Amino acid sequence: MQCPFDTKPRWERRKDARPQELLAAALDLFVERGFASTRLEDVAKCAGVSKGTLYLYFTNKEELFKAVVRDSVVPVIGHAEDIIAGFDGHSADLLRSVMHNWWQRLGAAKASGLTKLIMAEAGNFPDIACFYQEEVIARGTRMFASMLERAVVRGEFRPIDITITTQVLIAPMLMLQTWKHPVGPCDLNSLDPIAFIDAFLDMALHGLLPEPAA
Amino acid sequence: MQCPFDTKPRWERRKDARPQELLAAALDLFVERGFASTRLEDVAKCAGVSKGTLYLYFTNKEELFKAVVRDSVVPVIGHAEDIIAGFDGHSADLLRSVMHNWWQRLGAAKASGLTKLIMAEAGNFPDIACFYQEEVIARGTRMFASMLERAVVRGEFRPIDITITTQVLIAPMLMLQTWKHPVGPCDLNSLDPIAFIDAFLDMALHGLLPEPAA
Amino acid sequence: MQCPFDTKPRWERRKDARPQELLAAALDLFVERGFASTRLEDVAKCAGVSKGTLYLYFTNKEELFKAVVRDSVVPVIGHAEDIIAGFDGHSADLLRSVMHNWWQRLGAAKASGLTKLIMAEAGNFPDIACFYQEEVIARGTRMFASMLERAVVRGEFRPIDITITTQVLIAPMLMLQTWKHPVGPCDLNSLDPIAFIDAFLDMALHGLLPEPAA
Amino acid sequence: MQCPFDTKPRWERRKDARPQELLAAALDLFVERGFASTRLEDVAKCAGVSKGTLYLYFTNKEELFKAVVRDSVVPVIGHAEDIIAGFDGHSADLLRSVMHNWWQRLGAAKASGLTKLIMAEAGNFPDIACFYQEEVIARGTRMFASMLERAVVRGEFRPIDITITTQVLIAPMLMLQTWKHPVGPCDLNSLDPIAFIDAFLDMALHGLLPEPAA
DNA sequence: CATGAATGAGAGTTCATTCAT
DNA sequence: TATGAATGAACTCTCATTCAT
Repeated sequence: MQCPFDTKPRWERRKDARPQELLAAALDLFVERGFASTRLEDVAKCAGVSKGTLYLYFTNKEELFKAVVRDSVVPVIGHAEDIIAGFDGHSADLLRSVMHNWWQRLGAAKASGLTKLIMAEAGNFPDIACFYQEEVIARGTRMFASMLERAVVRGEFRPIDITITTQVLIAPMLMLQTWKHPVGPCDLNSLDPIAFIDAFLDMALHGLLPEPAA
Repeated sequence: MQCPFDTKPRWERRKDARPQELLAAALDLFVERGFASTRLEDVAKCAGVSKGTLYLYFTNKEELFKAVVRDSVVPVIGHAEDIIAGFDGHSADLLRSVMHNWWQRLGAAKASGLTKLIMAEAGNFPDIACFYQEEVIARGTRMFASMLERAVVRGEFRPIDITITTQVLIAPMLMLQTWKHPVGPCDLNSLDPIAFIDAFLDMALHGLLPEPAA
Repeated sequence: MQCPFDTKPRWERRKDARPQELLAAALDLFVERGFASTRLEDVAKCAGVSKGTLYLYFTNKEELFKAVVRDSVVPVIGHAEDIIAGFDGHSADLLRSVMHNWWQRLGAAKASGLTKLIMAEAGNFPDIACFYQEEVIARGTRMFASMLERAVVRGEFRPIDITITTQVLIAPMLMLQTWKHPVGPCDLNSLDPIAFIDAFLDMALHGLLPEPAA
Repeated sequence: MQCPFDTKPRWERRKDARPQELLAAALDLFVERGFASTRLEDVAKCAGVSKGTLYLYFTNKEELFKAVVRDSVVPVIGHAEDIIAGFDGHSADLLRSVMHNWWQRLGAAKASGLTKLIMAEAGNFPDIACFYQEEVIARGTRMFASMLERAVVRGEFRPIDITITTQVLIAPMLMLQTWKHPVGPCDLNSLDPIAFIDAFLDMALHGLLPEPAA
């Protein structure tokens, strides 16, 4: 989290950069404080413009949020889809690859905080919830499911239930995203994300039980 | 969320019932709307009393929230600890038992929504975050870890890293809790929690890869 | 200030003592916190009864206040009037006597704080103001003026303007009453009331200028 | 108290005039109603703006009050200090001069009501009390004491006790200030301030007793 | 395009007063 | 008489949104 609150002098005040600066500032603050608790005045200040200016680019708070999502989350899903389409090896490696990639491109980035935000505040902002459901959740789920189908078809995974296993695999990654953002000031949760992913993949692939004799 | 309380006549006093009614109403609304967005007037109305009455029983919003947690979440952890202490069989069965129990007693109940709430709003309400961290998270984590230690000591699980595996096991359960609460009105996510838990346990215990030997 | 807030057990809960206990508690709190800021619940608690009971004896806050004044201030004026009526010596001695007596009986007592209270809050509570004006101020002023008239008539004071000198003499005594009650927590004003009265009488009787030759 | 400001059209902006208008309105209402009983909404309305606008200029009620004091009382003390520093004649004349000046610049103005306010409400608002004690009372007292020291040193006053005489001289002036503000609606106290000051000075300088010699 | 002063509904909290018991 | 649970209006302070400049 960088900004609160130095009005950036920005030597070259390029008009066309405005929306991007506003989106970046909004992402920062939405992730840090949540949707309802983020004040547009702070977003503006953080982007070095006035409150009124923000309304020239985004009709209201909800539209600003949607723009942030479109800008920072949606592209990542497309990228993952590309990886899957072009992959050729064992599905276990594909799974590892997609998971680590996800983390690098999304989980580790600020945008990961949006997951937490949506889970918590969707109820109060139906518009936003619908938008996110369609643009992110549904699409991300399809992408994951297609990977599992491939694995089962090729006999590389046991013949598991695709739908539910998709959810089982996604769940910890989402938790990882939310854990990355401190839960309050007395956060004891010093978690190593990479270790978490590896431990999870290890467990998911091999199970907790000892090798059955053999 | 429908307020399950009929508006009671003004002078029908039930001092001893009040706190419970208020706690129930507060739980409903906190889970539905989050901490910041829940208006105390609504809580009061929902419990069939006036705004002022609420302050006869709880000094302020934060104390009301803490009381809700103490009333609905904390006892569940104690119960789980008891199960573990008294269990005698194979750790895989203990894990299954604790997970299903958790779901029945906490996950399936409204109180599960508090997890979501905390994740989202902890940053904005440090006092609450600390309270929850100490009373719920730390204690719940210890409980889970003790179960894994037992499993490894008895040679019933592979010698995994306790700390991180605890988190890996907890993560999907927390996600399950948050998923239970619809992400907005257009929630497509019709998830069967029991099936989810079973699928997760199956994966966690046996892994995704096919039996190696055979 | 004694009470805030031990519910007095009062072995013998005499009903007939109730009003007196309430008046005493009310005086304490009115003086300490002012009229508007004194909560009737505190008055009741301080007298060891419930909030509702207070309303059995006094119809509302204003009536309670009037009762306090009638109980603690009004009698003192009558006493001063008696002193004047029965005095026989030099008027300078009478003035000294009345002033010291006033201080002993009223200024030094808690009731002195009511002066401060009235000055400050009269504007917001016209009923109270009128009551106090009639019962206390007007009567007290007449009493003082009669003393000055006697002094001038007997040639013991210079032929000063009675009305205005009355005010000039009363003013410092009233200030002394208000100063007795600390002006906030950082009150540096460690004032010796007796010394103040003596200094004032000395100045009033002899003046600040040196003895004119002689 | 009539609000001297006509309601201005919403979009007639006068940023630079606002603070002064708000301070004037606040002074009026604080003096009329006291600190606790003054509603900020009324202050705003009286200055022709909305409630929210007030918060653009003053962070909260206490800061508004401090600003009022800084604006209306503090400068007057500085002026009195200048008079003393530059005065050359007899101390009796200096005393007369300072007193009359005080009355003209402070006593006669609305700001004189702040004295009353502080005396009454300091106990309930410690922050304000400390501020006033430091910025006004302590400084004003020092100013008066320096004047008396000068008088005694030059042999123009009897060798009186500086500290206590300072208080004796200040007391009636403070009372005069509070009397200026009617004690409720049925105020019988039609007092001529100039006559009061002159009578007080006459008494203070010459005493009440007749010339001894002659 | 850009500004930022202004708005006003709405939140948490307090307390004099009521009234069934 | 005595209680104390309940009320609801009132207060301070916040912030998304508007709009004259």
